Amino acid sequence: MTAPAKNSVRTRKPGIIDEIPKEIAVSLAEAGGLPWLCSLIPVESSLNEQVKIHKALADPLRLKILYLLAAQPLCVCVIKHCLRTADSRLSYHLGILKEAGLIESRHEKNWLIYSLTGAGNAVVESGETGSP
Amino acid sequence: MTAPAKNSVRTRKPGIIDEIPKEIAVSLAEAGGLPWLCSLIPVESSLNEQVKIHKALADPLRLKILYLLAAQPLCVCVIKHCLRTADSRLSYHLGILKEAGLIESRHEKNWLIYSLTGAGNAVVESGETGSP
DNA sequence: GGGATGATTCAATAATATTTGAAACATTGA
DNA sequence: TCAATGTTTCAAATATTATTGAATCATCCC
Repeated sequence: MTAPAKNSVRTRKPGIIDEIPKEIAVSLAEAGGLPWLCSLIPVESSLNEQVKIHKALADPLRLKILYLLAAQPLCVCVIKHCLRTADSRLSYHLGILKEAGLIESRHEKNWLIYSLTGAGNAVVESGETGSP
Repeated sequence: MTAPAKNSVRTRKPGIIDEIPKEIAVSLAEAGGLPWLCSLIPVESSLNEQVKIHKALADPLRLKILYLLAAQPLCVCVIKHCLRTADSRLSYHLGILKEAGLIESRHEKNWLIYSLTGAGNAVVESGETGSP
């Protein structure tokens, strides 16, 4: 008695691939099947990095800050003047942008001057902020 | 007796522009001053649209979904197979991506097939997801 | 040192987003 | 019609983020 061939049409039990729209199953099979599809997902660390940046960009006040800094480096007091918001609130949002690597700061006399980082510039210039 | 000229150096009281680092004040003045700087901020509706898209991209599961759909249109069950997550959770995240205009769906038989929209494609292809 | 200024940090509160499991809905095929 | 399948919706519980005002820190300048 010969053992049934693995995955033969007659013997393998139906998997998910047998239960989806034929059109999708066909093009998926041509491309490389489910394992290939799943392999397209980046590793967690890469995803988390992307998430951090998008989280930073997902707030109107933070976008405003980036638009201002795209013009030139600015001290906090000027940003505050344009945005008309409380010190602590502004500081909180600056911290998030900084933590995401989009802006950086340096001291000058009694002031703190923020500017875009390379990454911040790339994001802003590429229109990645979503501007039309 | 002549009235003092408006904004003359001798008569106007010190504004914020007088109290910031000179380097910044100078380049800002050359560019157009504070009014110009503030004018760089987009209108609220534009900002909100950008925020919505970044919020949609600010979650690892949602990014994974986009990476899968970048390959080809897929029914929910295949996405679920790759992501190994609960139905209702997946549905919730699909809804957010759809609401943001990044994906759309069509019915086929008993299935719902999701695919990238034009906007979704643009975001994924432009590397706007942040992939290296 | 000590006051003034520019900015951050902290803790409490408020607002939003996410997860979970159960229930509901829609389509299909018998 | 019916049951089965694929998916969404709902409400409650949890987790994450954002705002607020007071307190603190750091630097400058007299």
